[in-house]
Amino acid sequence: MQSKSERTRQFIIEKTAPIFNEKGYAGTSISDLTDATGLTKGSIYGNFENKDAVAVAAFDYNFQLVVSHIRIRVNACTGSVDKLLAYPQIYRNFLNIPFLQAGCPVANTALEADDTHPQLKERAAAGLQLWRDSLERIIQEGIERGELCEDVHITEAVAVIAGLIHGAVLQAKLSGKIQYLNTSMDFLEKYIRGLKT
Amino acid sequence: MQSKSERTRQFIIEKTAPIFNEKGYAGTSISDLTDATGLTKGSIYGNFENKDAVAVAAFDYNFQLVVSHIRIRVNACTGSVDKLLAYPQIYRNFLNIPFLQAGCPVANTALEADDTHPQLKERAAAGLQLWRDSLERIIQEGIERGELCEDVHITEAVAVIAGLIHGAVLQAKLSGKIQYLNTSMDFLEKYIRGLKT
DNA sequence: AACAAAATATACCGTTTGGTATATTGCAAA
DNA sequence: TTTGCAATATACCAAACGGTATATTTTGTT
Repeated sequence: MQSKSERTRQFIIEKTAPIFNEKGYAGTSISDLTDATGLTKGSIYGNFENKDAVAVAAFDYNFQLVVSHIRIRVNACTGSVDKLLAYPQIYRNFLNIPFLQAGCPVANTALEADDTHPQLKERAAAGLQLWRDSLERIIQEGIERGELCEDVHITEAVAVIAGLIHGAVLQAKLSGKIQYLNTSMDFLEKYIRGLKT
Repeated sequence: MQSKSERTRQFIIEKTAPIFNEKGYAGTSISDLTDATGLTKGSIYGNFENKDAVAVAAFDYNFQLVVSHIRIRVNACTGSVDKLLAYPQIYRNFLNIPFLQAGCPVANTALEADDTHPQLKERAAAGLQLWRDSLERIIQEGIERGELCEDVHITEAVAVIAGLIHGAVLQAKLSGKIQYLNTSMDFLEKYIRGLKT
């Protein structure tokens, strides 16, 4: 069994991760953390070195949630086209997915921490890279299996898929118009189907 | 001639706007403002009701800079295809444009203020709408003039252009890899050319 | 059940926050 | 040149900030 403090540590992360994603790093205070957990400062500082450490752990947790949510749905598909099509499918509903309602943690962290919090930025950058890598792997495999046209411009496809999703989520969140998202995802699906042999 | 306080007000906006765009609303403090301007709190609070008011004015200023930068380059083109092509052209260089280095103020403000600062969010949403409207107008005109294919899906084109740009800028900023941006803009140019009759 | 160690709560620290009341300065008209 | 007002600086406020030292409680072990 895990130690008490390990459980508390996890508890703190789970309770505070949504707050960091919603209010941002600078916008989240220690008292936000104590309020959300019902714990006291002593307990939090007993389990984390400082606020930074909580923020980083919270980002990792948020990111991991998104990654596994995606992985499950992508792995449920067999063909590489279907795997790619899982992405627009997932993001059409992002507003109904609790840990995605405040937006993709990578994007949120990216824009805030960009010039202010190098450690978080590094983390977010690694997250984006992981995202891109797994997209690239799917496409690469698709080409090898002959499911995708062999002269597909891989880096272009990765940039388009990842970029369109981030851009569409941003527009939908900001405007509140879900149709902006759907329109973008409609196009993305067409684009993905266009990669077929 | 404008009054002394009007000039000071403008001075404060110009000096602090880049800071708000870089550090975000929550991350910018009053002392950041006094440091940047060389003025004192008294002077700032003599010209603005509170920090919110400075932030809103700074956003408006930042947004206006971007808008006029774009407008000049778009209006320099005659055909609607060239007008649309001006967008990827502009954003290829966004890292070299001082007021865009910290990213598009609409996107930055959008993601931070989303759940925390309704007034700024409203402002950012209006900015996005203005962006989308002007894209739509160009496309509409292009169709009317017979320069663009008449069965172009307008809302799709708007969503793709705006979304790809935002998504690409995010990826480039976060990863530091300018090629991500260029690859996306290459595709965007192809897409725009594909709208032609 | 007793005890040591680990984990949490309490109480406090100096600093910074956003904001204000008041004093001082600068400027423009008479 | 004086006078009056607008504009800026100074000095201060309570509250919140991140963080720490210490007291108290919980926990696991014997």
